[in-house]
Amino acid sequence: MEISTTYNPKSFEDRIYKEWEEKGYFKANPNPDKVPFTVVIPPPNITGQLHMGHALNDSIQDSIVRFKRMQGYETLWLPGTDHASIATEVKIVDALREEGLSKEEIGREEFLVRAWAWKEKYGGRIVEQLKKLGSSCDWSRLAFTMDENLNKAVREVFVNLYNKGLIYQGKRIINWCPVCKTALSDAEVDYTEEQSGLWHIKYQVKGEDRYVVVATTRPETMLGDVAVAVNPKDERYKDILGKTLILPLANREIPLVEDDYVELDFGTGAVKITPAHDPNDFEVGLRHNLPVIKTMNDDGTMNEEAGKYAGLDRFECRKQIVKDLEELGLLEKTEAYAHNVGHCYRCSTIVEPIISKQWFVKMEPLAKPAIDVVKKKSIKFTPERFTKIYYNWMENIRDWCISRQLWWGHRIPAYYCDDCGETIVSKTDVTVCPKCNSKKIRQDEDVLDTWFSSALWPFSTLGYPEKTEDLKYFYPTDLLVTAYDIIFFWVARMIFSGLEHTAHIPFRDVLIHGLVRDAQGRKMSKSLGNGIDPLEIIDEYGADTLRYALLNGIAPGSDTRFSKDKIEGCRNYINKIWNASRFVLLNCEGKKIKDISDVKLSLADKWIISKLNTTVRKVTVNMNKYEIGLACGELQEFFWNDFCDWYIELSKPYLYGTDEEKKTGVLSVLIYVLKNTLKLLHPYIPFITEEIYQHIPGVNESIMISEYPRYNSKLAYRKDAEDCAYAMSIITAIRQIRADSGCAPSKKVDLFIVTEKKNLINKALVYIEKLANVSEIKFIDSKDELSVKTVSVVLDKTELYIPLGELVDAEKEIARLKGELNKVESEIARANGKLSNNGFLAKAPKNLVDEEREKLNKYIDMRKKILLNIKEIEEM
RNA sequence: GGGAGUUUAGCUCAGCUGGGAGAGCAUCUGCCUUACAAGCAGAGGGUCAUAGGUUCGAGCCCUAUAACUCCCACCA
Repeated sequence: MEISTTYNPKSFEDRIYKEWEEKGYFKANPNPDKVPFTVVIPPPNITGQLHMGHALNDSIQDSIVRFKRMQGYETLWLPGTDHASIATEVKIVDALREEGLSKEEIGREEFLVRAWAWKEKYGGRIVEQLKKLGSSCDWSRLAFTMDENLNKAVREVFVNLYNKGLIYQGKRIINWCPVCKTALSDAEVDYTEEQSGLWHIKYQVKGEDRYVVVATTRPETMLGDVAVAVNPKDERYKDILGKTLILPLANREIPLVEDDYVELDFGTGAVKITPAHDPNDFEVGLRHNLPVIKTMNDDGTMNEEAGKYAGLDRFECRKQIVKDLEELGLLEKTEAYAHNVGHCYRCSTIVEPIISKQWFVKMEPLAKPAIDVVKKKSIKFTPERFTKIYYNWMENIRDWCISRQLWWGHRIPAYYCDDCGETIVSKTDVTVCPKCNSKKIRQDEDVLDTWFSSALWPFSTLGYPEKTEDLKYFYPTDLLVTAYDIIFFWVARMIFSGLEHTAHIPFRDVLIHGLVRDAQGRKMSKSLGNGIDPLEIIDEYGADTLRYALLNGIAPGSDTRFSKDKIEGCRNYINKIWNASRFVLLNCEGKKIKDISDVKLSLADKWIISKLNTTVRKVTVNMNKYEIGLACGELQEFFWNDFCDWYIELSKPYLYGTDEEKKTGVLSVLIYVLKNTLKLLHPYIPFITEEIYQHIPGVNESIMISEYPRYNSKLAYRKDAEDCAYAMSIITAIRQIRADSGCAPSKKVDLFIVTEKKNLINKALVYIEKLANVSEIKFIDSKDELSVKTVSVVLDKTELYIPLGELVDAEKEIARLKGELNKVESEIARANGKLSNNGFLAKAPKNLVDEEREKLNKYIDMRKKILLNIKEIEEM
């Protein structure tokens, strides 16, 4: 037996992964004889490195995928990466800056060459890291959002939506990142509360010595003001309605308008209207037919409309304007004010609401069916509460800004004719204007939001828009696993995209998991420096330990804490698995092993087989509910408590005995239980289970394609399992009494038993002797037969007496027995309380009432015996 | 402003359709018992956030309250 004496994951993890891959176990193909089970991976960014979030997400997926594969599904876990338009572009721009270059300097073509080179260099990194983790993806299908066929899907979808009028171009207020220099969607803006000023500025009424005071948090936008608005119901401004105000600094005349949008009781009740730089003001401007004056450049500096402030950065401009107003006596006051400020989700720069011509997806018609499929439960979220979050978002959705002023990504397939001004949106490249035949055609400079292509992922990766065999067989997919933070970015958009473009839901189940937090519950982040690198954990403890630490105890939708303590606990457990397996394998070396159906099973054999059988059922049920944490818990309890702490110990008397038949029997059961338990464990800790499985005599297949255990009602052995548990309770009682009495564990003791369960105990004599370190067991009819001092314990239908000689301390023993008596008394009181409650007798189910009566009798009987034992000692 | 979640042992969390409060870690006491000291055996420790209600019976269901966390909206 060449199984190593210590658990050393490094010695086998890489080797085993390579074997799986070489043998093609990860590959899936349309197979009419099997039911498909499909999962598409949430594609990690090509710029990314595996972090704990990925590790959790992929461990969950892999455990489910392996479970399903073993259950006989044609299981496809489809991997891939995302081009991550903005994130990647930021990195490449950074790299260029290091060389002293800008993207404008090298131009679009050269930039894209560099971007692809970047993708080639780093895009594979995360794939290798996923492999390290043990992910059983079908790598032959590795996809990338900018692969040729995925590009085709993007173009197909864009054109179809455009032709249906669901994509349009419009001048609207969008979120602008002055650093990334691109528009962002609403979802790409993070709001944080910040302290800022609320500046009260005096706008003079033309020709009068009166002022209207407006309050603003962004004084730098005032140069774009085109009006001041007040609420129509506001009495304060009635007498100046229709008059003109003088915009300070610009000395421009602007009207005073009435609009319901203005709140009466906020600030001064007068709002400056800046349609080019505020979404609400933009709406007001439309209603009152006001001009739009844009005062800012794309980089956040002021433009020529800002007059003398032109060229200043927006925040520099703010300071300057405040200073100038102050000097002019036009700043009434400055209040401290906390409000939410939007930041770019990639670079954290404060975003600027700005008017801009962009492409939008019209959301309302798409959202409706996407809501319906969830209402109809065609798509189910786990946990269910996320449906509400989904509805809330979908029902209040605004049009989706999809154009980005970036170069890395899918270029918008819109073309403009410089001669006749025609806009052509086409699935194929356009070189000639279909309207005027001009060749002065240029393609839209912008690219699409990364999430536009991610939204197509479940079907673009399977061949859409072609009607491929893969698409027919594997689509709709079955499960999507993702963290709750990208429900809006991704999950919601895949749902309406799937429905719109394939007329099918993209997946049936959405399993939402939480975030991995540090030991104190903080989010892991670069800025806090509290992140734990999964690759370091793999290096130190192995991938199985990392996976198990992430999976054990998780609950759908809930965040999980990760710490070194937890890791070590898991490592200990896996080490336990290693050693228990080693014990079994070493003992069966060169020995005969039979099928358990050909073995005469002992009491303990039936007990553990029954326990295993129940565990199979519980684990399967939990996995079907995606309760991975509970499944792991059930299994751990079974393996460690039942199998290691009890069964292996119970097996030793036979294993070390001379009866060959019994030895064969117990070895056969050990192997049977180990083999099946390894299969149950394999989805979570694939490497160690494979390594051990390969050492089991008679095994010549990989565990990952072996058949998953099934619950078998014939293996319930209810009566025997109960009997064994009874014998175990005797062992526990003896151990307790020994420990309490200070009896050295190595000291063998005699045991006298008064019992109504003699037959049962007779079957368990060897167990009791071995596990409780008893030298001789003597049945007696009554404790009156005893002539030596003993310690005693009363169980249901059995009394145990152990002669401990000088170790028996009368006083201590009485105290202990009284403790026991107390427990029994309180049980009696509880049962009596229930049984004397007429409501309980009348309304509780009959079996419960009967049970309660039985218990009462049992405890009364025990009380009697304990009292006798106490009396006896007191009389001695 | 709207919504969701959490509150159970010192810590992290289980507790299924209501029917005698659980695990892991930590702590304490014994053990190097020929798979494992990364281990074994035993023990202590909880007014299940608070207040009401429903029920024969509530950690679980209902109502209200409090604290913490998160999401959405974004009144300048």
